[in-house]
Parts: sequence; C-alpha cells; structure tokens
Amino acid sequence: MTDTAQRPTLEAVAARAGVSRATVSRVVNGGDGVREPLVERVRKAVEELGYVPNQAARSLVTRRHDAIAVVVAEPETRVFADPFFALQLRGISKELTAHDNQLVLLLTEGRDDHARVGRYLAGGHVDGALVFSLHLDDPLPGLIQHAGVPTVFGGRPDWSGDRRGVVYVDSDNRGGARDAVRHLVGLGRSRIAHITGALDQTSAVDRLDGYRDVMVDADPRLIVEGDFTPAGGERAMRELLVRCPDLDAVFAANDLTAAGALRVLRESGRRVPEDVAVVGFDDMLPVAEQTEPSLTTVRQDIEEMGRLMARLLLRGLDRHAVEQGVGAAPSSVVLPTTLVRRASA
Amino acid sequence: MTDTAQRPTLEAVAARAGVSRATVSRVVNGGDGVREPLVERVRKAVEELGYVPNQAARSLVTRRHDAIAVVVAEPETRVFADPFFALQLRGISKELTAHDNQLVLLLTEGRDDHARVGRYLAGGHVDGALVFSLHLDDPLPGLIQHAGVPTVFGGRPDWSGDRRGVVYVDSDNRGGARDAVRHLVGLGRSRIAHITGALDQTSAVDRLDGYRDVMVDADPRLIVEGDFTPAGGERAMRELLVRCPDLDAVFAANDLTAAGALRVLRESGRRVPEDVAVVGFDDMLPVAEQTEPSLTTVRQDIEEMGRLMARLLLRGLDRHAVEQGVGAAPSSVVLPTTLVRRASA
DNA sequence: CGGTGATCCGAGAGCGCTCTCACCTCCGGC
DNA sequence: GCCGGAGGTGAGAGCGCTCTCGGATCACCG
Repeated sequence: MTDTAQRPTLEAVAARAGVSRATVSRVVNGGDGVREPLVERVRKAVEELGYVPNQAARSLVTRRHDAIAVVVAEPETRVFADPFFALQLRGISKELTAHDNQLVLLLTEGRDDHARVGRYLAGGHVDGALVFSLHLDDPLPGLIQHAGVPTVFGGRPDWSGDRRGVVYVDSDNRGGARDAVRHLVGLGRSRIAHITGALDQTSAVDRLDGYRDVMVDADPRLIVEGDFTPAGGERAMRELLVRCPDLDAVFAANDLTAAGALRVLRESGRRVPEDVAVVGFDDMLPVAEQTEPSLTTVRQDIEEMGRLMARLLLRGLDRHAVEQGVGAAPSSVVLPTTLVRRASA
Repeated sequence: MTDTAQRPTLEAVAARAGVSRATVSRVVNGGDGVREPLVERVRKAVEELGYVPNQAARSLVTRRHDAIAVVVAEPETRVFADPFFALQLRGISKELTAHDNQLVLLLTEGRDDHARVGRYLAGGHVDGALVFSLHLDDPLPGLIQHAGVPTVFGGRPDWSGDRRGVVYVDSDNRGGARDAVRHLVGLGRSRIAHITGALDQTSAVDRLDGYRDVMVDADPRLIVEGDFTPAGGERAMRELLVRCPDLDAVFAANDLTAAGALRVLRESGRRVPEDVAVVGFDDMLPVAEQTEPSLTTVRQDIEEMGRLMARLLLRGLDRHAVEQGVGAAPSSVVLPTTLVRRASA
C-alpha cells in the first residue's frame, strides 16, 4: 500500500520533448496532424516518464467519461444463485473493454437504493447505463428516463411511462416457450402442465404466454404459479400432482424450477420421461446437466445478450456525439432461443 | 436517450444564493463553519437548481475518486459457473456504497488483459483495488505492486515477490478441510479419498494440506487431482474406483466436484452415504441442495469475505489519507468455515 | 521570385471544483 | 472604549487537460 510518486503531467512530457502541451495532447490522442519526428520524440518522452493521462482532467473538459454504469436491480437474491447475471456481465465487459470503456457496477438492494442510483446516474458520472430491471412496477426505468442518461435495458422492461426511445435486449421468451411446449406435443403428450416463474417479471409472463399460444384452451388447473426457485418448483409440482394426477408433461419456467419438479416427481414414483416429460428454460449448465435425468431445456445465449446491450448503447452514444438524429436510433433486439434435447423429454 | 440540459455549476448556485463559490462548496461538503441562515439559503438554491457536483472537477483537485476497482482475474469460465463470485461482489458492493464509493469492475480474460488492467490501475483512476487472483504464478499481484495502488486480495495470493504490506482475506480452507475429513473419520471411515481442486490455486492446495493434516500417512493412491468441475469430479472418481475399490469416503475439493463424484458413485452401484460417504466444500446452495443425496459440505461466508475485503481496503485508505503509518496497517484475515451436515455423510 | 494555400505547431483560455489566505465582522476583556 | 482574537466569508489561484485560433513554415505554382 504505497503511494505513487507525483505522476508526470502533460506539461512535464512537453518540457522533456521540447514541444508544447498541445502537441503532446495531440500525440497522446492519436497523433493526427503532427509530423513524424515530433510524434517520435513525444512518444519517447511519454515512455520515459511513464506518463498516463489524468482522466479527471480530461473528463472535465470533454464531458465524456468512457464509463458505463451497469445497474442490477434485484431485490431477491435470485440473480446471485444462478450464473445468468455473471454471464451477461461478462459479455458486457468484453464489449466495453473492446471500446475502452469502464464498467461501473451498481447493485441495488431494496427500494431505498433506487434513489441513490437515480442520483448517481443523474450526476453525470457515466456516459450511459445498462439496466437490468425485470420486475413489474419497478420505479427504476422512470428514474432513469428522468435522469436523462442513455440507457439500454436487459430484458423487456414493464413500463407504463413514455415508451419512446426505450431500447432493450431480450430473449425470445415467448417463442422459446412455444418451442418447448410444441416439443412436448410432438412427443405425444397432451396433458402438459406449466409451472410459471415469478409473474412480476416480464420473462415469466412471456413464457406463460408462449405456453398458452400452443395450449390454446388448456385446462386452467394445469397452470401453477412458481417463483423461479427449486423450492417453488417443488411446491408447484406437488400441487399439480394433486390437481391433475393424469398429467404427462411439465414445462417449467426455468431450470431451477424444473429441478425442484423433478425431485417431487421422483418421490411420487413417476418416471421421467416415461411417465412425465419435463422441459426447463435457460440451459443453466450446472443445473441442467446435473439433474436426474439431465434436463431438456431452452437455451438462450446470455453472454451474447450482454454483448449486444453494450454494443447498442455504445452505438447510441456515438450517434449522440456526432449529431442527434443522424441515422436510425438503435432499436430493441430480441434474441432467438434454441431447444436443447437431453434426457428429460 | 436524451441529453441532460446544461447542468448547473457551483457558480450558478452561488449566484442564486447570493454567496461566494467557496461558501457553496463548504455547504455541499458538510457545511462546517458556515452560519445557519446561509446554509439554509445555499441548500435551497441547490435544491431549486438541482445541482449535482461535477465529480471530475472535484477529483481533479482532491485526487480522490471515491471509486474502487474490483479485478477478477479468471482465465477459466469457472467463476461464472458458480455464485461464489456474485456473492462476494455483493458483499463488496454493500460495503462500498455504505461508504459512498463506486465499484469499477475489471474482468480479465487471458494474459493480454493483464497489461490493460495494470495500466488502468497505474493510471490513478481509482483509489484502491480489490483483486481476486487465486492462481499460482499470476503476474497480476506483481503488476499491482508496481502500480502502487492500495490493494486487498481475495484469497491468499501465491506470490514470490515482496510480501510486505500484502493484505488478503481468505477462508480457512485448510481448517475447513480438516473438519470435513475429521467428520468422515468420526463416522468410522478409514479409506478416505480426496479429489483435489485445480492445484494451481492456493485454495486447492490449502484444502489438500488440510486433508493431509488429518490423514497423516494416507495411501497416496487415495489422492486424485481434479479441477473444481463436475466433469473433473467424474473423471477422478472413476479413477479412484479403479485404484482403490475399497474406499469408504470421499472428500471433494468443492461441491461441483462432489456432484460429479456422486454421479459416478451412483452409476457404479455404490450407495451414498452407506457405502461411500461424500463431503464437498463451498456450500454452493443450488448445487449442494440439489444433489442426490443432498451434500454434506463446508460452508464459507462468502458475502462476508467480500464485505471484509472492502472494509479493510477503505480503512487502509483512510489511514493513508490521515498520515502514513498512523496505527497498524490493516492485516490479512482468515475467516472460519463451518461444516453443514446433510445426507451424503 | 512573390504569392497562396495547406499544413503544422504553440499560446492561452477555460472546464468546475477545492483550498489557502486575507479580510471583515463581532465579541469579550482589560 | 480600544484592542486582540476567534470565527465566518470571499477572492483568486490552480488542479491537468482539451481545443480554438492565430502565426509560422513549407511546398508549389504562376
């Protein structure tokens, strides 16, 4: 824990190279319009002094920070129990570093944190924000709109406010759900149940809609609300077995739910997939591959989602910088999903 | 994606309140030494104009950023397959926001990224760094020492360089491993095998040492190298069954490894825990609770580790600011582990 | 050989803030 | 009633950088 010695400034480099500050600045920022011998001299001086630009001073005048906030609004600990979030973060990180941007992470716990985040974003510390807010009635999107920070959402936000300019990246939850259920139908199943996710999240709602698209007039008793957790899956599965003992398939809203359901099915003596076929969602590897039997599920490319979010945001910022309204504003993207067949269906 | 209007400056607030910039600055930074009526006037002006201090300008003069870098150096994707990292991050985040610090996340992929991180840290963009570098021969600790940024490590770094002032927070891997193996001994097991983690990480080495502490002259064939993954666990378990068919217990270096081992044991017809007792490490919930049977394992308080890292760093920075050498430098902390008994042993 | 661009470089003005220092109160003590 | 001091406030310098703009330099053409 030692301090760095006084760091060299532009001035110092300029002195050493025998040029003006302006010239050093030009070289440091790309070197356009400076003749080769001078460029060389400056580079050498920079090297020798170990000069690193002071970002604060630079931001002060350019009003850019080359930093993006990633806001993860998850009151539940759920995000932390699965690699979903980490993978997305990784995609984001890759894309941001490729464009020399820093990643400022804001995790919020509970409602009171929202104000803090809003203040931070409004404070102009970052050039833009990537926000994960998958809950209905989340105040965050509103706060952000108010803060006036360019933003891309992860997952379709539920939002009653002004929808103009709202950009998001999402998986095709509805389509994926349809594929899952159609697969079960294709296996000859007809009493197909659905354990939903937490219905305060758009992804859960969309997956339910996808299920309904295929099971047009499904027995309503075949639908039970879960909460994306294994425990919820167990509870829901138990209820289903009571309600509809004749069911022959289950589409669970995610893999953790499916894992819980599988356990209850096993306890009840049903064979999977012979008696009851099971399909999950997410393809959360450590879970989907570990279940008994291994889980047929719907895969989404999570890392790509993250990367895409970052790309969209940065592109938007560029456009922003060049001139407002040049070219089309970036628009939302919905990524396709694929069914991964394993043993459970 | 709209721009904020021109943001108000200190100057503007000062004008509105009819005071000088200096006074506004004083009020904004705590208001000491300013008389009440003035404080009130300034507060009102701040409110009305929606003034938010420009962090860049402030940093430029104070040389503080109120930002901490979190460096996650993990060439493998392993970190992302478990909630370990996310939990730690959460602990860190809580502690940092409690002290009004931002969290800048730096994820590195592969060796080339190290230079980038080193440059960033040396660039004085952050006040300190929290670094996860659990690999032997990692160049990162050296780079960081060189960058001269106050740093706390997550997990004991393996480091041949100057150890002075190296602060880390770690779990008691060795002690936890001892507890696990002792537990197995207590169950009357004597042919206790160990599937190690990736031995290029200090945690794996420490856990192996703990195993050896108890199994003083263990049959060397009972130790097989794994890599912290389920696949590695399967492979190692298969080998163990060939080498030592008489084994009656397995201590796996982590829960994922244990999950793989469990599967192979089941395939081979061994009953767990009757024939072979199994203990894992980490208490990675979605894994440990989902296995068949549920896993007895060693729990570490991961979130607390994160929080502690942040606290140690911030404390160090304070001391730094006040005056070098006042009070004891923060020193490393090793957190205790606890054995969680479930069904597998 | 003078004129005319084009090109390259430097001087200097800020960006918005903090912080030192001088000044200006206003109080109490002699 | 005057003076010393404490406490409150403002003026102004400066943090390290970018960027505009004017001046110097050079090539090239008529």
